[in-house]
Amino acid sequence: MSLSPKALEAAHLIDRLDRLARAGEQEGRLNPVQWEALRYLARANRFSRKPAALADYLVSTRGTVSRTLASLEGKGYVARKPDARDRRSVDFALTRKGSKTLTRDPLLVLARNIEQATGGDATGLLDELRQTLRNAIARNQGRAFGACHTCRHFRAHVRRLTRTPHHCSLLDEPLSEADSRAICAEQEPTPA
Amino acid sequence: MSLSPKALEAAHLIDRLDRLARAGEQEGRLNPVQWEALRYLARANRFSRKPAALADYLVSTRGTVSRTLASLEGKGYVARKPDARDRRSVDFALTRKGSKTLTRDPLLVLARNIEQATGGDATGLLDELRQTLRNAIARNQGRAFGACHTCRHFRAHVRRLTRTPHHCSLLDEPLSEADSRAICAEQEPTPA
DNA sequence: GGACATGGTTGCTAGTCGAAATTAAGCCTT
DNA sequence: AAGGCTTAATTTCGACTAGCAACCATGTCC
Repeated sequence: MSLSPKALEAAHLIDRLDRLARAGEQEGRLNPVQWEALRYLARANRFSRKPAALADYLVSTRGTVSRTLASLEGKGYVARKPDARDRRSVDFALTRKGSKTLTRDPLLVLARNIEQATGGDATGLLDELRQTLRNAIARNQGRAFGACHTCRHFRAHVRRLTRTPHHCSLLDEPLSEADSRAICAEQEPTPA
Repeated sequence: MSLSPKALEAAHLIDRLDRLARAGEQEGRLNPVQWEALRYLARANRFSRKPAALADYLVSTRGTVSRTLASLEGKGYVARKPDARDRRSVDFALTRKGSKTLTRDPLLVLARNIEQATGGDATGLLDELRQTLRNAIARNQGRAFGACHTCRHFRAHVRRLTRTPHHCSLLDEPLSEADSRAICAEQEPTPA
């Protein structure tokens, strides 16, 4: 294998950093998956805050996610709400406590470290990581779970001067600015 | 908090990448900790291949590590050997099968992705990650587990023309070139 | 209306973790 | 050399988590 030692060491460092970040997670008795669930709920749009979508996102099973959410619900980090349109379905959302807890997200600590390390300009690092992720996703043919506005179904500015100027042509739903920056379970990258 | 969005996104990407890498770990029935144990044993010097050191490295407990190693031993990836000097202690080492398995390390896949993303020159990425790790370790006051030759106890080239030219002033042990590049549980960075 | 698909929960089993108790060995002081 | 303290590793125990598969309720399609 013609793998440069540098790339290998970079991979090693990424793993190590992530593990360090996760090590601090004993904090509020949250395990890594539970943190990820919180993060997901914080960033997902209102059509994607469902167990099934989260299961896809986590590459896990529905059963497991069901219990994860139940656990988080029990600790008061998330709350469930029935879906008005489909009575099989439920919506989850962060509670105030959940949002507050997220500010102690170990990933934030990592981010602060990066901030320091790069002297505030993480542009180069960011570009490379992004490209790396792109490769990784392509190889795994995993779902992207990208931002709404990068999706092929995103229609920008179809309703001017409203609070929901954008539109999703897949779900046929009006979208706010905030919506357009959220993670969407349905997101498919616009073909290059 | 004055945290740049870029640093935050970089942290997010690091986590995402690591999770992707770990996702492939179902492979040979090895869980993440077990992979890390294998990696550790591959890179640790011969004084550090002990359960206690591994426990520190993993920021875990000895009990857990004991079971992890027992499991790996059961599957034939590692073998134990009593320590001649201290009969309480045991040394672990990769078996041939363990070494072979490591070539399928999911981190290698990540490394290949980085290789692609950076066009082979991961120098900048590497520097930033390294600096980040340094910060993180400083904050966590965790042990460094750095390479032997970066240690304050490392004495280079004290025995010329031998197979063990270097020396560890802490353990008072001769060191080969290979030793000097291995991970050491006792490593303390040379003060800047 | 009946077959089938979909969203979610629950019973079961297996595996993991951390804390504490346990065993064995080394070290040190007298 | 005897007792007390420390250290290395393992084991036991209890709590949790994961995945699978069976299950229920609801929605959809012919």
